[in-house]
Formats: sequence, C-alpha cells, structure tokens
Amino acid sequence: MDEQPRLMHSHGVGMAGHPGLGQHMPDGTEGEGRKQDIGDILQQIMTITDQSLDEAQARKHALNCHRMKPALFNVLCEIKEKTVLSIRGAQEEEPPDPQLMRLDNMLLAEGVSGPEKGGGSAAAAAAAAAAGGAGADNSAEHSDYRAKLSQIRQIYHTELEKYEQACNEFTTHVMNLLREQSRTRPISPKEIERMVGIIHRKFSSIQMQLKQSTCEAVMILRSRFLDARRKRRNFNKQATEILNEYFYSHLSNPYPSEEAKEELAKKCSITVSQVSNWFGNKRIRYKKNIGKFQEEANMYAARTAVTAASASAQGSQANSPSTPNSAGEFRPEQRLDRTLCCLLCKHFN
DNA sequence: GAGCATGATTTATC
DNA sequence: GATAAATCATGCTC
Repeated sequence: MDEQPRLMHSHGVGMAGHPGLGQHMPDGTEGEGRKQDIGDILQQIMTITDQSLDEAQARKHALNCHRMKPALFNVLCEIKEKTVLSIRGAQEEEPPDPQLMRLDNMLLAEGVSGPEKGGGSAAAAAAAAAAGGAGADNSAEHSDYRAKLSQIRQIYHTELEKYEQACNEFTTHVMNLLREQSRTRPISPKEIERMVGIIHRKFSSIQMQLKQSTCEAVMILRSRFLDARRKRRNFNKQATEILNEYFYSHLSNPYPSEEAKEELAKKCSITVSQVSNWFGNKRIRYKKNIGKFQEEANMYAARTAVTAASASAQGSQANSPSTPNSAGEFRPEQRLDRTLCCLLCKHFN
C-alpha cells in the first residue's frame, strides 16, 4: 500500500497528482476534473499489459481502491450486459436440434431412456409378435433381448450420469472462477449465465454422441433379434393337416374370414398372422402348379367326403340333403367333390 | 451338398 | 388393411 503513491506518481497519473481524484475542487471545475480523471483511469487500464507483473499487480490494486472504481465498474457492467443480452437474444431463438430430438424419441420408444417399466419389453414383445411365434424358444429370445436391452440401458444411464456430473462440476468451477474474476473486471450475472449455456451446449454435444452410440447398439441388437425371426420351424403335421383340410374344402374360395383364421390358429397352436401367411403361400403355390397339388387336393377332398358321409349317416335319413360341411357351410361344388371322393375312397380302400 | 419344401418378409396393387 | 407375387432363408430329404 505504501508503494501506491510512488507508482501512481511515477506514471504521472497518481491520485495525489490529480486534484480531481484526490480531492474536490471548490472552484466549480470538479466536472471537468472528473472527465480527465476517467480518461486517466481508462488509460491506465489500457496500458496495464505493458507493465511488469509486480507493477501490474500494484496498478490493479490501486485501481481497485480508487474511489471512482465502483461507478466506472457499473458503467462497464451495463455495457457488457447489453452486449450479452443481444447475443443471448440471438441464441435463444435457436430451434431444438432435430437430430437430438430423433435420438431422444428413439431412445424413449426403445425403452432406453424414460421410465423403465415395459419400455424395452414392449418393444421386444412387439418384435416377438411380429415374429408370430409364441413358443418357448420365442420367450427365451424375448428375455434375452430384454436382458441385453437392460444392459444397454444401464450403460447409457451410467454414462449419462457421469457426463451430467462432470458438466455440473465444470460449470461450478467456471462460475466460481468468473465470480472471482468479477472482482477485478466487469462480469455481469448474465455473462456468467451465458458462459454456463456454452458449457452446457458443449456437454450436450458429448451427450449426443452417447445417444448416437446407444441408438446404434439398440439397432444392432434389434436387427440381430429380428434376424432370428427368420429361423423358422415347420408347422407340425397335425397343424398342416388342419390347414390343408380347410384349404381344400374351401377350394373355390380359400379365403378364411377373421373368425375362421382365429379358430384355425387356435386349433393349430399358431398365430393368426401365421395362418394368413400359410393361406397366402398356399393360394399362390396352388395356383402356380395345380397339377402338382391335384393329388393332395383329391386326398383331402376324399377325407372331407368321408367325414361328411359318416356324419350324414349318423344324422338319419330325415335330415336335409343339404348337409353342411366340416366348416359349417354348404357349397354346390362340394357335391361334385363328394362324388369324386366316394370314387377315390373306394379306390384307396 | 444339391434340390426341393416351406414359413416369413417385402413390395406393389387394389 | 388384405392380398398377390416375388423373394429370402431355413428345414428336410436324398
């Protein structure tokens, strides 16, 4: 402190050498003196970088103790605040990143982010439903998918927590630094806020990378799981016979209704979509090669006829001649099939 | 292992 | 959304 006058004097701007700074002017020249005073202070600030470290420290201290410092500091704060406000105004108008939104939506849909209940298992269940199977193997795959998704979810949340913690620590550190610095240079709260925003944006870009990696991992898992769906199993013999029976007994219109599909699915222990697939495949393959399927068609028609005939015999002669077929309906073409089948039955027996 | 059978998927059409 | 047609991928038989 005792070197202050020396320093100030040596540079010709010492407070003692300036009446306007050191004391009030009684003759009315105070205003003019203050202008000069502020000019000098600014000059000191501008030349402070030219000083040696010791000199600069001393100069800094002298400026901090200057009686005009609070007023000047406030003015500089106001100027900076206005500048920062204009910058912030421009930044706040930025729309949310669409890529980040997509990643967030996907992670939410896959059950990686958001509440844990059902998310991943719902996605797995949807995939399993698309696979069409409901057997033990499928549920095993399902649980495997869930376990792996749960692992991904855990890693994601751990990493996210780490990033958030690091971000908070760094933000606190920077804020403390800025608050410390605000004693010696004008730093408004808004400027600190802006700096915090910059830090958060930097960290959110890191988070985006994490989200991207997580999405990729989920996609790989999902594609592996979906690929497994292609590992088909042939239907058992009984299921194939039930389906074929229906197909050939409805050959003129092999399009089962939704109810019929459900019934067939139940009988065959398969799903309705598998029934639809089977009929789709059967129709197209039958149409492409009727000759090849003729024998099969005859055999099923014969069976249907035998069943119908025995039912008819049991039902007594009093019954109507229009006996319904196994599907509960009667078709004129069935009569032709039946005639053919009687002949075939005789042939096979 | 080749060739065929068969369930599932994809794409186009209605 | 249901279906046809083409295609894929796996299972089965020899």
